[in-house]
Amino acid sequence: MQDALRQFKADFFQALAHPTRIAIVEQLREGELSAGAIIERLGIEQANASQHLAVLRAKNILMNRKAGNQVFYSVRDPLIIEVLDIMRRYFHAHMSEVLATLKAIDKADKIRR
Amino acid sequence: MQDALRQFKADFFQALAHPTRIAIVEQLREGELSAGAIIERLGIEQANASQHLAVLRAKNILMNRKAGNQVFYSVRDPLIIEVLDIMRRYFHAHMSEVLATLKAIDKADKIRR
DNA sequence: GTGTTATATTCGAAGTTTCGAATATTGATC
DNA sequence: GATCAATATTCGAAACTTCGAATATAACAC
Repeated sequence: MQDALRQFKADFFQALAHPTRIAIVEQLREGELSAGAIIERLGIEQANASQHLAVLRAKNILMNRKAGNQVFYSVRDPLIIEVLDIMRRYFHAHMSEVLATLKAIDKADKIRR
Repeated sequence: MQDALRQFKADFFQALAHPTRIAIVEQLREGELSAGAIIERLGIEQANASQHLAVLRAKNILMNRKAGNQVFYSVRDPLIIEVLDIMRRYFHAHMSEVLATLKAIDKADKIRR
């Protein structure tokens, strides 16, 4: 039982363990959006967006609602937003590491070029 | 910048995206423990524990302190515990899914046997 | 029906994570 | 220094994740 609970928690974290999926959830902070609107705002490939949406759906982080041609997504439970808010405080507290990540990315970019 | 921040968040979630690592952080809820104590409580392989601890260290979720022969680990920021507490509420709210996970695991077990 | 738009799924290649077995390091004790 | 105990690292195989390209499905409009 303990194990199942931990697996469930791990799955939840896994679902959020990708920058694109974080971005999707953040876009849905203020309410529902169609898949198309999310794709447009994030400027990502349609197939890729759809795959990430599928992950978030599978883990019940998002709900969806079909309206004719379109599918509207929304965050299923406000507690998820609450988790992200706490994370925001966490990031403020550890901004120096965020900056280190930023620098590392920048450096990697320079090497790549 | 937005991207780096999202990467940082994703890394954080990734770090917690494993049942063993969740278990480790939960063990450290009440305070620090030596690596050996964690291994003993969780009943896992020494090398495996050490690898998971390395992941949690790398993402700055845990701190460590050397005392002679031993290394004591602790959760670096109480906000992390706070995140887990919110998660706990989340899991209570979605207990039915936890149970579904439980049943799925049980089924997989039966097939494996 | 045909065509069009919105979204989902499948495929395969490249990259990442996980594990245990083996080995290395570090500090304490004799 | 030799030995022992605690912890970390390295290695390679297996499993999982990610991507874009291609294809499928579904709903609407004509």
